[in-house]
Amino acid sequence: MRRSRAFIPTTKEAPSDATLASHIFLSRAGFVSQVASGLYNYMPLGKRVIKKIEKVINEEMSKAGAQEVELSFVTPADLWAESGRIEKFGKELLRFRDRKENLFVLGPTHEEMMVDLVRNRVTSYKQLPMNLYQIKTKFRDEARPRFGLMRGREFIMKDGYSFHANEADMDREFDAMEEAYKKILIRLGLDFRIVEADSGAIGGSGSKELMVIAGSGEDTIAICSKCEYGANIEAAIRTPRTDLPEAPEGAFNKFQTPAIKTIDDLAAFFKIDPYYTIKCVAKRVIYEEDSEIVLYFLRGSDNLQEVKALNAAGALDITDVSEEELQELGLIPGFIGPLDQSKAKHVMDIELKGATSMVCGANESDQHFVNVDLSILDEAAYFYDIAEVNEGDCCPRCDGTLSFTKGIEVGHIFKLGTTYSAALKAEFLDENGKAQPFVMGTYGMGVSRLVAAIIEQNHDENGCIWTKESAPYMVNIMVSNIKEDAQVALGEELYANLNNLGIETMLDDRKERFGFKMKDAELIGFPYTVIIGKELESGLAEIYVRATNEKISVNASELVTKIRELI
RNA sequence: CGGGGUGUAGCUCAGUAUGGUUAGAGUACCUGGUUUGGGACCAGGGGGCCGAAGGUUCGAGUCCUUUCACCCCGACCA
Repeated sequence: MRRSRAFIPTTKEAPSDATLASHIFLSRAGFVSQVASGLYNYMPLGKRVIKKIEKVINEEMSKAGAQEVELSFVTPADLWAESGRIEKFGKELLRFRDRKENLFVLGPTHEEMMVDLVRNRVTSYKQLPMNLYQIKTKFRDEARPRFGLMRGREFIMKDGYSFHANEADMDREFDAMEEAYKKILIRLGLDFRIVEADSGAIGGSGSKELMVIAGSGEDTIAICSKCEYGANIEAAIRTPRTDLPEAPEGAFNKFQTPAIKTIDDLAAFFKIDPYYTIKCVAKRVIYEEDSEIVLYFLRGSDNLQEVKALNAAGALDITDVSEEELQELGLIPGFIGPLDQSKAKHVMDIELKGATSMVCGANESDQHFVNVDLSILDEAAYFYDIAEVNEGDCCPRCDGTLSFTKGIEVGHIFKLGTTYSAALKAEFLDENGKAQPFVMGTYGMGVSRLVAAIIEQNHDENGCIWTKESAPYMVNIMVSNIKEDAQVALGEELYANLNNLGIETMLDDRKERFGFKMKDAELIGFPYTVIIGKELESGLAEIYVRATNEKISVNASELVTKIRELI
């Protein structure tokens, strides 16, 4: 492509509402433009990057034996009613009626559609396993789209679905998809981590997220210093600590603790480590029909992990509770303890099971119990892992320690099981001629989010730095001064040669000055820019390497060889 | 959905407290000239329903009412 003919509207200034590097540079360099909240146009460069990423995905999916399909974007609402997700998805589903008043939704994900496609077409265990995927625009009417391509309402996602005769085969495919996803991210040149994840609303028996490591990521992940263990903070677990602080001594007793309401005050009052105190976090948990207040108890040194708390209660949603609501139940904020279970449902953190030497609220104003032995609750209470891991906690897999980092979730793979196949009655006949629902896996990867993630991880103050398999063009040929015939001639020759070799090349033949064109090349982020300029008089040109900011001086006659060597 | 903010030229913004010529700057764009290794310079030029609707006023970008859009924090979220 000739730059003089290309539609690449670069700007010096960023849109005022852009905050993330990827958003700023993708806008400034003319890859995307915003249309409305969470909606973007892809201009030629943006479209090329999308296609590059899709190419990598398609190749790896093909190697892994998956087949590409394309399902309709507009999906009948009936299907969503059948699976029950029309309510669960709520306002995120964009609904509308056609001229015949039939209700449709724009596809936010395609489990229902894919199951519908396969049911009654794949009918025998002999046809299994089968892995079908598509790369397609999705629409979710997000409450708050943000960060450019990172969280749009309309976005491009690769979504794959596998069908199996049994769990073991689904597990095998799940591992194969994890491998394939790994290869995709490696080819795209990304630094990432595969982490354990909460399965969330989609459900199923297990899931993993692919996190691109970036400070601007919206997710916190805990990773081990020694082994491969990594988990989203929502799902991270730990080995209970062994370096216990000194336990308080004495017998069970009730103490006056006037106005001592916080864990810090309590620990200071008794001169003990917060590890030996019991914290109560009250939440209102919301079920499909009703809601209730649940008291979550954990060690004073821990914090409640809300996703874990939600799962422990089997609830749909969890919200805060006011002091007034607690008082109505006869609970006294600041002095709530686990020994009186009559006023609300209790959930105890698993690490409180059998705990001794504890200090906890006495459920009376200004009173705490000391030296409580919680093993008396072993039978009566409900224990669950509800604590959020802390930095420095012990890895659950080895003796390393956990630390936190931020990640961008670019992929999420699920062991779905029979949730959707059972709901939609998608069955096959097994060896015994018995009807069974498909055992399914589902594998998502955010294509447009990957565009942003690549730039979040690969940019400097001057602009984008595309990795080799994501770059819109591999080489940019910059003719410094188009009034110099020799420069132009070499540029044209090189341009023709590289094109013939199938190397995607841009020829910057604009009547602009050197600095202007360099800034532009840096902003766009071509991996290599050939600078044809003054030194041509001595037969030399330069290759500017965007990733390292190096300029390599090369004999004009050896440019093609050198470029082939580099890419 | 709660809290906050912003809408003026393609883009980034001034002007609005205290209403008053023809609404400004920078940048981008067009013409001509000079320049040509780090977003050049000079001269000339085009470009605006001041988010929308209603109102107050002799007069509204500026005041009032309504409304829409976008952004940020939170809630929510593959």
